[in-house]
Amino acid sequence: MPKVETFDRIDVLQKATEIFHKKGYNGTSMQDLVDVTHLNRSSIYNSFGSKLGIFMQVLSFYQNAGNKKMGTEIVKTHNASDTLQSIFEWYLNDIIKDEDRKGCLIVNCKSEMSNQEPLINSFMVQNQEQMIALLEDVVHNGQMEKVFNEKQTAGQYALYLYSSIQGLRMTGILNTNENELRNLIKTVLTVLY
Amino acid sequence: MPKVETFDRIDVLQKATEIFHKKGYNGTSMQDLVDVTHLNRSSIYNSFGSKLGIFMQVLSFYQNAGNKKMGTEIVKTHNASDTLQSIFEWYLNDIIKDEDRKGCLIVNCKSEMSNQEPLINSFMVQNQEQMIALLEDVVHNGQMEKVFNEKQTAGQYALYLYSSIQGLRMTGILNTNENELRNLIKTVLTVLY
DNA sequence: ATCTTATTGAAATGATCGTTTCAAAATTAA
DNA sequence: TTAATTTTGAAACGATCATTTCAATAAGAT
Repeated sequence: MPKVETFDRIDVLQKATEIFHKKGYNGTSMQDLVDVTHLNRSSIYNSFGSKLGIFMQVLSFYQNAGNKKMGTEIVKTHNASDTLQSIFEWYLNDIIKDEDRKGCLIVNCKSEMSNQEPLINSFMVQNQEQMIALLEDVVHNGQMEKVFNEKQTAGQYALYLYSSIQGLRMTGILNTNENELRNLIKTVLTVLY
Repeated sequence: MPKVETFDRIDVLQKATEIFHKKGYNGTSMQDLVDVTHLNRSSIYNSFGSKLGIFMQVLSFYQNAGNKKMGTEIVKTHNASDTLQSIFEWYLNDIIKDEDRKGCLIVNCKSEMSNQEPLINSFMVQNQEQMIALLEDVVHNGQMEKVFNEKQTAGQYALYLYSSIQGLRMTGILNTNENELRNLIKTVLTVLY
């Protein structure tokens, strides 16, 4: 059997995620990745195949990390209303704590590459479906609990919330006022009650 | 007196806008610009200074073209409710008619560069202020007409609408269903009534 | 201990990046 | 028609791009 990978894959993906998030896909060079990961060029190619290859793994890493962290917040809630609140609260916190105001890696990537790169497009379609399915589930529960209205179907509200989240992430790039953002969220959620 | 510019500046900016819109700032090369504008490399530098220079002019061109076209729709309306409807209808149409699903050049640029390039950041701040001022004015009128509620101030609703528009533009990149988008808009506007 | 196989390190690949150079061409005021 | 001035065209700039090459290194299996 051969020599085995010596580097910490999680750590490398973490560093790669940071630089891609900060500079975007086209703005990040292979040299940037070599610098921040402290991996050799050939090790990156050997382990990830290509720049697009490592970026796809970065996207999944970012998505999974977000899901996991948001999930731990969600499980603390006990009704649909609180769940939705905590989802938006998580996004708000993610915006506030990022002093670089980079926005969401996935939203940024969608606008940069979705219309150009089939692999990215597929990822984005899957991401949207997953997000909307989650939101639809929450809304549906809230409607069963009679705390959300039924003027629109859960699916329709899910698309509205998904779109609102993307808007929130874009707005958070320039607007740093926590109170304004919190009020924005409140306004968004008003529709459901 | 010297020789004067021979090329059509509007036409050049139009072509440059198309390629920047399709490929993004970092994805567009000077060679791309030479190819699509049919201008010589040195003519571009002589007239626009740099890649960032021509891009800044492209951003303004895109912004002005949008304002103008949306303006002609707005003047046809006679109350705040119709005005807001026609604004969103304009964005919907802009999404539907773009078979490349590129999204909004300004939103895309904001996510790609706002955190990296001061000139871009300034443009985006100005763009946001302009957009919000316009929306605030419309909402304020609607509130005076008693057709919009006053649960939130016009300024608060303006930020909500601005955020919703960005969300709509991001959603429109992947979602091509006109009915779903129209329903999304309807849901967004529900808040005001 | 040796064989096998994969990961490394360092250098080099050709292509493309944004920008500059400079002489030739072109235009208008005098 | 000439002088003044700027735009053009074509080539070249050094730097950087993503990717490849290949010998040296390292480690589990026999």
